[in-house]
Amino acid sequence: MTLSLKEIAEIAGVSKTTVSMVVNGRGEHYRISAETREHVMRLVEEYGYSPNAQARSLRLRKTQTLGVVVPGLVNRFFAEFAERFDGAARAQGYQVFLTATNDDLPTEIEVVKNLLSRNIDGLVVASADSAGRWTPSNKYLAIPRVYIDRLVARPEASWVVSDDYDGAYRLVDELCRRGAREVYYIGGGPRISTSMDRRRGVQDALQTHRLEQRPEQILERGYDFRDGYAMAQQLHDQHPTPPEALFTGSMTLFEGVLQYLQEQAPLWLEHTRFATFGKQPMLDYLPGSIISAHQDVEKMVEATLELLLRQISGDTEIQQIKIPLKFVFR
Amino acid sequence: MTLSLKEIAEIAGVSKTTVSMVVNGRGEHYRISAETREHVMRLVEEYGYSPNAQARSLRLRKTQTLGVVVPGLVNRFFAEFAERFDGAARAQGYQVFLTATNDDLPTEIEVVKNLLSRNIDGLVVASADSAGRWTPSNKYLAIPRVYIDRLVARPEASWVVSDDYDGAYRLVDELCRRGAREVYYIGGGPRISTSMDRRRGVQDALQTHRLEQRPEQILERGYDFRDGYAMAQQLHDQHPTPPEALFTGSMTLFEGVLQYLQEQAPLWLEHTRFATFGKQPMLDYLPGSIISAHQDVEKMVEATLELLLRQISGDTEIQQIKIPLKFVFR
DNA sequence: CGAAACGACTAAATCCTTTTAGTTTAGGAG
DNA sequence: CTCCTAAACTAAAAGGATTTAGTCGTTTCG
Repeated sequence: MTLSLKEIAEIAGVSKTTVSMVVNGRGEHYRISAETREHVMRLVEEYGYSPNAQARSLRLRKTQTLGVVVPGLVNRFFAEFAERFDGAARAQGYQVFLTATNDDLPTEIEVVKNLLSRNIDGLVVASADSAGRWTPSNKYLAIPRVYIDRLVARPEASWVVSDDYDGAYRLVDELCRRGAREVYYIGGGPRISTSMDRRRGVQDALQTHRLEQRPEQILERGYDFRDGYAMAQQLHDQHPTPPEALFTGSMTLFEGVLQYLQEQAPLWLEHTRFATFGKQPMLDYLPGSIISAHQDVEKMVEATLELLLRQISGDTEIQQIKIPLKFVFR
Repeated sequence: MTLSLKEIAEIAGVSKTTVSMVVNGRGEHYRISAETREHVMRLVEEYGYSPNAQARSLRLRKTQTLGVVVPGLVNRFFAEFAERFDGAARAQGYQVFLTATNDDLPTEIEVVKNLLSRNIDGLVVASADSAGRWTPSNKYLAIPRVYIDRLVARPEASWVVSDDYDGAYRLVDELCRRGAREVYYIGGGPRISTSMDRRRGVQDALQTHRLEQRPEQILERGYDFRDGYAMAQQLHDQHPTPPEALFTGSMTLFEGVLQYLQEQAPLWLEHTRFATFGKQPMLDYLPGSIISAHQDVEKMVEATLELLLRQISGDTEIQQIKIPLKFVFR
C-alpha cells in the first residue's frame, strides 16, 4: 500500500496543501519554513511517497504522456525511431504510449481514439492512410500532433518526412551511371505518400537518362514481405532473364524479393544491380551489387519532438519538414 | 472541447449517475427505462462523449494500462515481442507503455518508478540486471509483473524465458556433428542470465563431445555490436588462422563479428562454421555456413500475457516458464 | 387496507492532487 | 493601543468519473 498525500499530511500533522507545496517545491507566493519542509520531506522519503499521476493529471489537465503510432516495430526504421524518440521524450519528462497498427486504418483509428481518451499531451503518427479519408474528431484536431515518414493530406498539419523523391531519384541515377539501361520498380501501396514520391523519383530519373519506361516495369502492391515475394514472382514470370537493375521501395520488400530470387532465380542475385530503400547492417556482407538509401532517424526524431513540444507549449504554427536521406553506394 | 459526464447529464436533464449507467451499461441493481437510455445515448453520440480515462481510473483504481520495459527495439527479438504483445494486450483492452532502457540499470529503475506512479496494472520487464542487486519498493513488489527473456533472481517472481541452455547445447552439438573440433565462444555480459545459460550449454556440449576447452576460447563482454566487433578482434589477434567453429550469443554480436571479419579477416567467412542466437532473414543469403537458434516470440507473448492477466485478476501463484527455441540448421 | 417490493431515478461520497482564497499569529509603524 | 503587513499555514473547491445509499411513486400481496 502506498500512502496518499492526505495520509502523509495527517502523519506529519500539517495540511495537504503544505505537503503538496513541499513535494512540488513551487513556492511562488507560499513560503514554508525550513523546519516544516524538512519534517515533511523526511516522512515522504520514509514512506516512499510519490504523487498519484492519475489524480495529478486530472487536476493539471496535463498527463506528461505522448502517443506514438507506427505501422510496425519489426520494421527497423520505426523501431529505431521509436527507441530514440522514447529516450528523447523521457529526457523531457514524457512517458510514451507506443502502438503498432500493422498498417491497418481501422486499427489506427481505434488506437488513436483510445489514446485521446487517455488525454495524451501529443501524438506522433505514421499513418496508414495518407489520403486522410476519415473524419477526425474535434479532439483529434485539437491535439498537438506531428505526422512522420508519411505525410497526410488532410487534416492540414505538421509533419516530418524524408525526401523520398530525391532519394529514389538519386538511387536510380546512380544505377544508370553505373551502366544500367533497364530499371524495374517494386514499390509499396500506391495510397501511401512515400510510395508515390519514390515512384515519381524513379520515373523522373529514368526520364533524365532517356530510358524507356514500359508499364510492366512498375510493380506496386504493399510494403509487406509477402508483397515483395509476390512482385518478384510476377516480374520473374514476365521476364525470365535477369534485368539489369531492380529498385525496391523498402528493406522489407527487398527481403521478400531476395527470398523469391534465392528460391527460384538465383542467377539474378549475381547479375542484377539492386537499389533499395532501408537500412540493414547485413547488406554489406551480401554478394552482388546493392546500393541503398535510408532515413536519417536521429534528425527526424529531433525535429519531430521539437515540433511537438512547440505545439504543446501553445505554438499553433504548422511546420512541414523534409529531411535528406543517407546513401550507401557500395 | 469535449463534454464531461456532468455536462451531458445537464443537457439530458438527468443525473450523472444515470448517464454513467447508460454509458457503462452496468445495470446490476439499477434499471434505466428504454426511453431514458435512448435519450441519453443520442446525446452521447451527438456530442461524441467518451469518458475521461484519468478520472475513470482514479476512481476505479485500474488504468487498463500495462508497462513493457525492454533493453532496445532495434534488437529484432524485442521489437517483435513488443509489437505482438502490444497487439495482444490491446485485444484485451489494455494500452501499452513501451520503453527502451538501452540495457542501463539506472534507466530501468527510473522508468519503472515512473510507470508505477502512473498506476499501471501490470509490468513486463527484460531486466538489465538478472542478479537483482537493487532494492525494489513495496509498490514494485505488489504489482503484477512478469520477467521475460532474462530471468531475475530476486525478487522471486514469474518469468517467461527461452531454454537458452538447451539452445546453446544443441547448436554446439550440431557444429560438432558437422565435424568441428574446436569451438570458440563469444557471448554477452556475464551478469545477464541468458549469457550464463548459453555459456553453460556450450561448455556442456563440448564436454559431451570430449573436446578441449581452453580459457581463451571463451570470450564475454556485452551484447552490443561493438562488443562483438571487439571480441572478434581479440580472438583474431590471439588466433590468426580461421577457427573451425565460432558461436555467438546474439544476432547483434554476430553482426559485430561479421563487420570485423569482413574488414580484417575475410578468410574466416569462408572457412569457419558459425552458430548464433537470433533471427535475421538475411542470414539465408549470406555465403558460408551458419546455423542459428531463435526465440519463439509468439509463444512467449502468449505466455507472458496470460501470466500477467492472471496475476491482475488476483492469482498470486508464481509461474516460471521455459520455452523451447527454434532452430535453423542451414 | 397496510406493508412490502419494485422500478426508475438522484444526492452525495470517494478517488488523489493542485490551487484559490482565506485564517492565524507575531512584529513593526504610528 | 490600534492597525497593517508578512510569514506560515489551512479549508475547501475543482477536476471527471463511479458507486453507495437513498427517495418517491406505483404495484402487489396477504
